[in-house]
Amino acid sequence: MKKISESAVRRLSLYLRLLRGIAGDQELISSQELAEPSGSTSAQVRKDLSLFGSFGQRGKGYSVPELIDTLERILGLERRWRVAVVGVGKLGSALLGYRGLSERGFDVVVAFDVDTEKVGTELNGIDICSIDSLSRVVRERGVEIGIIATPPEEAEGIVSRLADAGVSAVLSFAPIELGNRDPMVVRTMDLALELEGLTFALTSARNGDS
Amino acid sequence: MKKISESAVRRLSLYLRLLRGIAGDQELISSQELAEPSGSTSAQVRKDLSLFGSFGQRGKGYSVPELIDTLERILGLERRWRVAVVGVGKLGSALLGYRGLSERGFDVVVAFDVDTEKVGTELNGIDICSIDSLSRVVRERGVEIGIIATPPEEAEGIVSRLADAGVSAVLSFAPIELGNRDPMVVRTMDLALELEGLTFALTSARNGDS
DNA sequence: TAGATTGTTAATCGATTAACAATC
DNA sequence: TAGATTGTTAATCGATTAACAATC
Repeated sequence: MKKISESAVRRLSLYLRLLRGIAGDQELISSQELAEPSGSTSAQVRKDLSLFGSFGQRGKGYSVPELIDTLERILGLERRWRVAVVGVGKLGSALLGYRGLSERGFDVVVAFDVDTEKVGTELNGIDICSIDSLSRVVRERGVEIGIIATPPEEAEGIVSRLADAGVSAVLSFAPIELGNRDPMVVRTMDLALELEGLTFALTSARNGDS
Repeated sequence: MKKISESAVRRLSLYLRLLRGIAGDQELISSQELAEPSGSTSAQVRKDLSLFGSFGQRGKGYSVPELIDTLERILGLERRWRVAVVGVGKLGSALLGYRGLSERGFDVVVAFDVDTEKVGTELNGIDICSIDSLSRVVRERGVEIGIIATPPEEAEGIVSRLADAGVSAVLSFAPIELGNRDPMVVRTMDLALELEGLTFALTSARNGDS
């Protein structure tokens, strides 16, 4: 199968988010309508979808419910995914209570922390286990994706331990250097880095660049 | 000035993050050394930097402290930025206590919420003000960047009000449809969308695609 | 049939990579 | 001088856009 670019996958997710928002209100949608709110173009939308097949009806557009199903299938969202949150500080706690995860198919099935005060308790119905038991518990509960919300200095080690335990995908809020972690998929969300994208734009705008 | 791609800016931020990590340990660094941990190539590093000037010494490499200064200047990080957090729920609270912001040049100078219980109190030394006073307070305190941590349904309205109050950059944790908000710069961090990038990779890997 | 909109091919554009002269 | 590494140009690669026949 041809390689799909990361930006294409991102757009597919965006289309899906959009479609879910209008499901029920509208039966059909054109590539043009789908493109606009996601900041794309109709050609781009059709191209992105055509990487996976032909899902529209010429002259009419795409069936909203069918396209939702199709995109869910493409993105691997026909089923729910089992997630562990590592690090139950402020951010980790926020994640345990974040409805946006379960709404979109991700179940946080367990959390880990080093703090003995927290270990053994639960938060929002989710058990907090000791990091020492990570490997065993991850296997027992069939965790597939890890979310890292620890201090940066611990992140590297946690990723390795998750890998050893058979977890093959990680989303880290700690800025990790990605390196070659094949076959593990690692993605980093770095708030400050995103803000720097903004300050760059603001600064160059102010300097009169276009 | 030629247009700089978003991915190039992202890499520059990555280089900077890396350089700060090794500052003090090392005086000079080659494009090769800089490339590897950021998952880039030496040619890419040199190209990225050359978009802004010549900062290296042939045969030697780049001076670490000088390159840090240069990248900070390019990204607009010579000065600190004044940030407001809108929405002091779990995520917002976590942000108010997040050291990674001030460490990287962003000062949260005020927060906003609708909850009258919270309004008037402070968290981590940051005043929580009523959303109704947003426009005035944003001006008074010279807020330049807004971070949105409200429920999704409120996000659109908040962005408009921030724009009216003169804020020209927004980072949103609520999935906002970006549309044309010129001249405002808006960026969205969508946790579930990032996870979908992972599930896509896991799913297509499992299907035997390369 | 006339109008609309897809799916796909070809053209364009931009970003990445390779290569190498310049030079420390 | 020999070795290393930059800065930059040219070549390649891939992604986006344009265009249009197919068809609902």
